[in-house]
Amino acid sequence: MQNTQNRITIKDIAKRANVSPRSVSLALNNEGRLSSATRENILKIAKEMDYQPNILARGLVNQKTYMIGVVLPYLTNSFFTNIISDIEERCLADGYDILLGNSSSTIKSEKGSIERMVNRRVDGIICCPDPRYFEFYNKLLGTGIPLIQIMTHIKGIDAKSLLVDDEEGGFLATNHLLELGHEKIGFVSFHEDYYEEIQLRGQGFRRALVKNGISLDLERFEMPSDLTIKGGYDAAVKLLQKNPDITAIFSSTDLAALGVIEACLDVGKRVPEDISVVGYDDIDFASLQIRYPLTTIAQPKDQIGALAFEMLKSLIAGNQPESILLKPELVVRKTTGQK
Amino acid sequence: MQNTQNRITIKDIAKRANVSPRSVSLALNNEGRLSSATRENILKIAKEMDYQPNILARGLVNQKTYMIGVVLPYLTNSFFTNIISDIEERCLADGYDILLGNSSSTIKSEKGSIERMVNRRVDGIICCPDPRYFEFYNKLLGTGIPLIQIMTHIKGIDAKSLLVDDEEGGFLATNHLLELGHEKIGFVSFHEDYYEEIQLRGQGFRRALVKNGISLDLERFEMPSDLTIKGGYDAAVKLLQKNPDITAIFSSTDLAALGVIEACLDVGKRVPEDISVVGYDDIDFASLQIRYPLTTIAQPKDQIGALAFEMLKSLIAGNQPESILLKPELVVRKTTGQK
DNA sequence: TTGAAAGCGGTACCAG
DNA sequence: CTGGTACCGCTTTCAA
Repeated sequence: MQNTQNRITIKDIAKRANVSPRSVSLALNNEGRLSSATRENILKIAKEMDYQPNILARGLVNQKTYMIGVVLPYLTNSFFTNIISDIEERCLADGYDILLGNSSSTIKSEKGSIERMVNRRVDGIICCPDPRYFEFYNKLLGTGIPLIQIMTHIKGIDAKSLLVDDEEGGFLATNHLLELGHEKIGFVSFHEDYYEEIQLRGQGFRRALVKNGISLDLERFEMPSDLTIKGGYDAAVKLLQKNPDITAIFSSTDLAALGVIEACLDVGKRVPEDISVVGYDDIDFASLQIRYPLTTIAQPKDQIGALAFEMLKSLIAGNQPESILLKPELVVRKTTGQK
Repeated sequence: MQNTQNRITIKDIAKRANVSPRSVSLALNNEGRLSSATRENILKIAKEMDYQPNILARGLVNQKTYMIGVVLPYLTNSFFTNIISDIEERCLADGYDILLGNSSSTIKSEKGSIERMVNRRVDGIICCPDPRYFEFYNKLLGTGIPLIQIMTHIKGIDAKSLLVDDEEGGFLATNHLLELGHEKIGFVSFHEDYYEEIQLRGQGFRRALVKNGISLDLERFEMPSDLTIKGGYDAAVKLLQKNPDITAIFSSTDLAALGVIEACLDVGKRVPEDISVVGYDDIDFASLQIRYPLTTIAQPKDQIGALAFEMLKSLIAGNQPESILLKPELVVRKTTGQK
């Protein structure tokens, strides 16, 4: 490693090896036709001088940066960091690096993050777009930058997506409860409607009910919430007030499910003996709960990162990867039981 | 936003504005002496053409990339992602971006991550170095790259550090237990000795005992573990077997504390009525535990990210920031109680 | 097989 | 106050 201010360049090597910079470049990249003698000599000298290529300069001429932008919300949410971690692993194997963007930062928005990445000439972007930014993304895609949307997607936009079947997840969760004999099932939904994915969880819930011939007054059994812990708590309290005969609650997120359980316990119900609770996402602490490891719908998080990167790589290479819809899975732990 | 393959450069603007590229550069960077007429004209045209600067090219000539490398272990650990998130926020405000590196990736090591960042010419690095890599970091620092070590540090190396006083943390935790009347206190330590920080937690533990005139047979009350949940569980089981009269356990990490609590519950002890448990770190799910929100030592995580970035920025600017030692704090929740 | 030179998109120096 | 031009470090086209 040479001094930061005074780095070895291919010119230095060229001088030492008595060849042109071009030959050095060829040797280093193992390209072109060079006599193996000169090639080996160059390589030896490069090694001796501890040459480190300047990726910037290379990127400038190649119009490639070997960086990809990853813009996900809630960087502090273990679910997304799991994904980033997986993307990173795949990246490294291919010589890519990750430029990080947090779409829920307080300073700059998702749009700001993406614009910065574009200015940095990242080779592609993996993001979890806010469905309300249709115009922005539409324009962005017009520039031709490879982009994969994961977990959420914007309808009608020209970008491939990697999604998980949330309708199926909602169905699985509800079906599990029905199989345990529950019929009066509360549902904690999201109070906004722009995230189609979250809405789909509710559709799955309803489909399971219909399929099993259960008819619930959804006005009473569905409770909107902001899906935070506190939101889940409040929603559960209201549900239980309205319907004291509820024996199970399906929450649209694990976070809210935590609040649901607390609320149940606080009003003197035992979980799962008196009331069963199912979450959604399978974030870390769902399984790490000490006495209440959460039954939940698991996102296939081990696949998401790797697949997203593969799709992006394929896009970058000029191919047209297909959109993918992954299947979620029911993970039965300790918060659900026979009615 | 123009097409990816066909971007607007300052030359294009120069042509349209009938000025030299240099003037465009000056106008765009709000520098130098330009007649405000030309400046405004240039700016107007740039806006019309939706000019986006090529940060790569700028970096090449300025020898600055406005990127910093952040290399932390356990990207999936909420504690570190909190820090990254904070660093990112500060970065954005200053026009920096983050190049991500995970030192516990399975493919490339901490060293590999750092080398990549150096090749990318990041302006500086924030990392949590593995103390066993003295040689590597020593050499790295010889190149003059600005580097701040956080949370852990390598002794005798020429790099400023941002640490938290782990000895004090260990003391606080133990003192809390002593004040509650506990005297037979188990301690779950780390089974390796290269992390000085973790060792210091033990020193704080011992200092608190000494200060309060308690003498424990440390051979019996200290139990090494790998500090995972399972490790904590096993350690607690052994501690309780050896010392059935234990009424409190201090665990070197929250993760292990989770295992400790599970073990206690499994052998029929109530927490905190029969046995008090203190963790260390205050990771997310310490507070998110449903019936056992963990009493723990909180790292001042809100400060770490921002301070680390400030230190690095100062280093990059050529100053010599002082190393900082932050104070941890005791957070009393529900897993500790009067003896 | 190899060298010279141009150029990627900016910035900075030096004239004018 | 402004324009020409060299240059950052690398790749690539074109000749030799």
